[in-house]
Amino acid sequence: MSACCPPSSGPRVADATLDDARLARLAKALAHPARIHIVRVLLERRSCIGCDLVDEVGLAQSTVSEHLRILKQAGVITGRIERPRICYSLAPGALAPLAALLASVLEQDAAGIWPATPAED
Amino acid sequence: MSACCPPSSGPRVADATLDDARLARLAKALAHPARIHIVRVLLERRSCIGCDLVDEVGLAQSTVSEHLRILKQAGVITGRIERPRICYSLAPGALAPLAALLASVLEQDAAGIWPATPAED
DNA sequence: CCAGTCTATCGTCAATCGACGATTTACGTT
DNA sequence: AACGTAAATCGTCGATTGACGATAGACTGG
Repeated sequence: MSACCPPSSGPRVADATLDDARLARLAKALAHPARIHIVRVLLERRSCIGCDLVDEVGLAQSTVSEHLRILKQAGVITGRIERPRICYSLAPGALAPLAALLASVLEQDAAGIWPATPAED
Repeated sequence: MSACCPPSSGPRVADATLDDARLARLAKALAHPARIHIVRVLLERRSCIGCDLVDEVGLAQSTVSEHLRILKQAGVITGRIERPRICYSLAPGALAPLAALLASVLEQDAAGIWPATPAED
């Protein structure tokens, strides 16, 4: 049984579940084309007024507002009030944990002595 | 109107929508604690037999199988047949586009002359 | 060749998501 | 004070997701 898996000798992190949930929440915040689009717009321009984002994304105002709410709740963006508008900016850092995980994965790629991955797809 | 947004003079990429969808699909593949957990297990050990993952994740076998299917479909993992088992490994590289986006965001953080972000949460 | 093991698929059900229009809130302007 | 604009919230509806048990498929070992 499990010939290729060492007997789980590594330090079993107790509350890894919490991290899993946190990372999953971050990923979920990005798990929609409209939200990716918003992040990219905010990455190009340094910040952007909400109503411009509505034009940019091409969905109803209420829908875009909902996507902004999700991103804000995840901490990915922040909004500074400029009445009657709101100026959104990226809140970097928030994505750091997810970026770190992905970096680890890519790192293993670089180290990669991957045995050709014949796959079974 | 939109005092802080330049008039969108930048090179408007025609099929940015496709990239958005692609990135969103990758993020979605990671948008669940169980799938994050699987990725992390595969990152620690270099590869792992499916039935061990079932133990590790702690959900029903059929549920774990479904999560594995999602990750496989997104290209995040591959499975090599070792009858009657299947040995799963990370397929790095697949996550590169998402990692690149996140790296860009964090990079802007580093450059960061962020104006104190007073927020309106 | 039959039994056992591991994995994938199917069917079902509750819960969540995503989109929209309509409405409300909160301002600046005239 | 009345109006206009930008954003958030509400209610609804269809689609998707996530979980599970049951079942089917594929091969190994006795």
